[in-house]
Amino acid sequence: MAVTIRDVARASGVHVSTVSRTFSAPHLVNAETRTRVLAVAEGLGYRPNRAARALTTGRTHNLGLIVADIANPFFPPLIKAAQAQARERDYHVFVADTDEDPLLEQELIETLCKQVDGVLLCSPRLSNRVIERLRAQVPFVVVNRRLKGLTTVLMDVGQGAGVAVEHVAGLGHRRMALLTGPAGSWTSGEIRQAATDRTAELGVELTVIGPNEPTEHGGLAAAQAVAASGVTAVLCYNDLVALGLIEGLRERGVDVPGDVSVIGVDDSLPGRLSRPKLTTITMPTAAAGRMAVDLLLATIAGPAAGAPPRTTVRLETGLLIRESTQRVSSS
Amino acid sequence: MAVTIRDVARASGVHVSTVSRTFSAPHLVNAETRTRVLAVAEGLGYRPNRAARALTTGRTHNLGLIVADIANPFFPPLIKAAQAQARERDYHVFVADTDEDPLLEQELIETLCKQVDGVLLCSPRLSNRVIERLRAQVPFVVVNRRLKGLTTVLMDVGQGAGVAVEHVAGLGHRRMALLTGPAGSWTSGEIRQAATDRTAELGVELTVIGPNEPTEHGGLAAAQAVAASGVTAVLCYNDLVALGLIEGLRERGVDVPGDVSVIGVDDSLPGRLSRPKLTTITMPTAAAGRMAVDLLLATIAGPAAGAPPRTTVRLETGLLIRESTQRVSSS
DNA sequence: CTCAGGACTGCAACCAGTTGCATGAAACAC
DNA sequence: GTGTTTCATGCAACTGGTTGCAGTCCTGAG
Repeated sequence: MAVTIRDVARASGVHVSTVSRTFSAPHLVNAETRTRVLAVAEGLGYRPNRAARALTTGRTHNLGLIVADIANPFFPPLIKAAQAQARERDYHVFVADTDEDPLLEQELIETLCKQVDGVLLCSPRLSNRVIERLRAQVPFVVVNRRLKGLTTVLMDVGQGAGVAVEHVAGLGHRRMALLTGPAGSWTSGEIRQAATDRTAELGVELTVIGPNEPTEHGGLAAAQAVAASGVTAVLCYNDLVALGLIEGLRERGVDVPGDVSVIGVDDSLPGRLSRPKLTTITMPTAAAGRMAVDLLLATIAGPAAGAPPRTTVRLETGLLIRESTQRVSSS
Repeated sequence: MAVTIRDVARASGVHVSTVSRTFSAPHLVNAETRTRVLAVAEGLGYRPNRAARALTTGRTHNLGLIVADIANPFFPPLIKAAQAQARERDYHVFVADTDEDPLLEQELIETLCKQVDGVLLCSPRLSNRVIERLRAQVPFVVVNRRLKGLTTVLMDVGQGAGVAVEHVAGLGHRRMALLTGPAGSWTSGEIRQAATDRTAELGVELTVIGPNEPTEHGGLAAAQAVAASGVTAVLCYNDLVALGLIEGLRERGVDVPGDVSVIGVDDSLPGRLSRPKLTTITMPTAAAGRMAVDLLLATIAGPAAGAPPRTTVRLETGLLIRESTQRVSSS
């Protein structure tokens, strides 16, 4: 039913291989023949079948993009950028959501890998050991997870967290809390490390509360502990947790930023539109998405193409000061 | 390099066709042989190649999901649900973002259609004529667009909009504005129709402002016009527009809900986390995603499978009253 | 005039599966 | 004991492209 290369061949009076070459190796066919074949193909509405092509070439021109939770506002900008960049390079992308479940993540990778040339793992919850085993099956690029021997794109959230601590200390706060994220999260570990180091240097007392669910519910649930801890500033795993926390504090009569300053991470849409506008650590999600796709394609092309086989790209983060942080009240 | 059906056949001493059948038609092979083949396959780490299978069966077991803008918080829950439902049915899904560009949308459908068994079009910006032409190439299910002869899933936003108008009227408002969305949007048209009808019935004066960009910028940009119009209530195309509007009004010293009541559409994350919490029309996005996938699969299976060839499913919406609407001030 | 080389194009095998048909053996009925 | 099913499996063609090899024709050098 669909028009194939053979239909085009018949209609233009050449062999199928010539038609094939007009599309995949145009320089090998006579200019005149080429234009004729192209005209016929156009007329018939021929579109090459990528699956069939993949069978011989071993290149599907598809990528897999695996994220923990599509609904988490951190991911959509990354997905959008990755997908746009891929299309630019003539690749399509499968998007899969693991629901924060490592087993599902693994299963997904295994079923997907036959259909894709490479997989982008964003903030994986999988253990390093499993990733190590899976990388034999398909090229990987990992976002926000450190893995030696693998190409990774990291958002240097530790740097931003350090700046955030400085900001808070500069406002006179002496006791702060950190709401951590899920146990397997590299980002959470980085934030924690940086916060621990920087608070120690600056003589700020740090209370670590967590792990917390990476959503507004996590923040809401932690409000009690935060209120009880007596801190005047809180750094949260992400914007959602921060917004949930602010909500929870408000319910307890604690004002943000009047009584407690709150900082999020991601610079996501809800934080931009909330009230008070959230002071947050900006994450270069779109850049990371684009970069990850390009690195993945380079990895696929192979070391022959001059691509360094393994790279670690660190992208800068920053602190965006808005309304949820304030000089400590002199009470 | 990858282990194929022939490797399994060789290792288990049967013909490739027997191996093929153990996977795609197990009842045709002897139980004993089957278990042996399965054991060998497991041992070798064999995974069927879906692309190769697709070549003969014509079924790729892939779906395409096309949305206008992944970063718009309306879509992620829908994508998440659709993708989860598809996986449940052993389908993978390509997600593509059209950047609200009809041409890109068309191009995307055309390149994707050879690789998928069906396409889910969410809030398409494409003209009906083009969709009509493309449907010959690949089965469609359309979300939030009315198209005769095509299976569609509609969120009955008109109903919700009617209830919203009643709510506002019940609070004593006599002059309200409607901020419409993009020109091609079916949803926007539905809201407008319902708002026009219901305000007329209830003796409320309606000012229509638009089209507006479907983001917070659209709302921000419309704030001037709203402030100048003298209305005391505004129904917005979506939550983002509503939040942008609230922000813009605040900049002009207009309080929400004190001076003006604002209602959004979508019940998206930012609206839940904003301040005041947004009164909004709830959209059954997750249900729509799941339903659309099931209808698409039914369409693919063909009328032979007992599926009605064309269906229109209308899902109910509702009004979620939170903090951004208030009884009109008696000034 | 001959021969080498290059530019095009056709031929046919191949990719990893699926499937209609044929074959063979066992089970069953008569 | 023969004929008929039934079950399990093998054979080979087929899906839609790609690609190494070979053949043809043409051009230019010697």
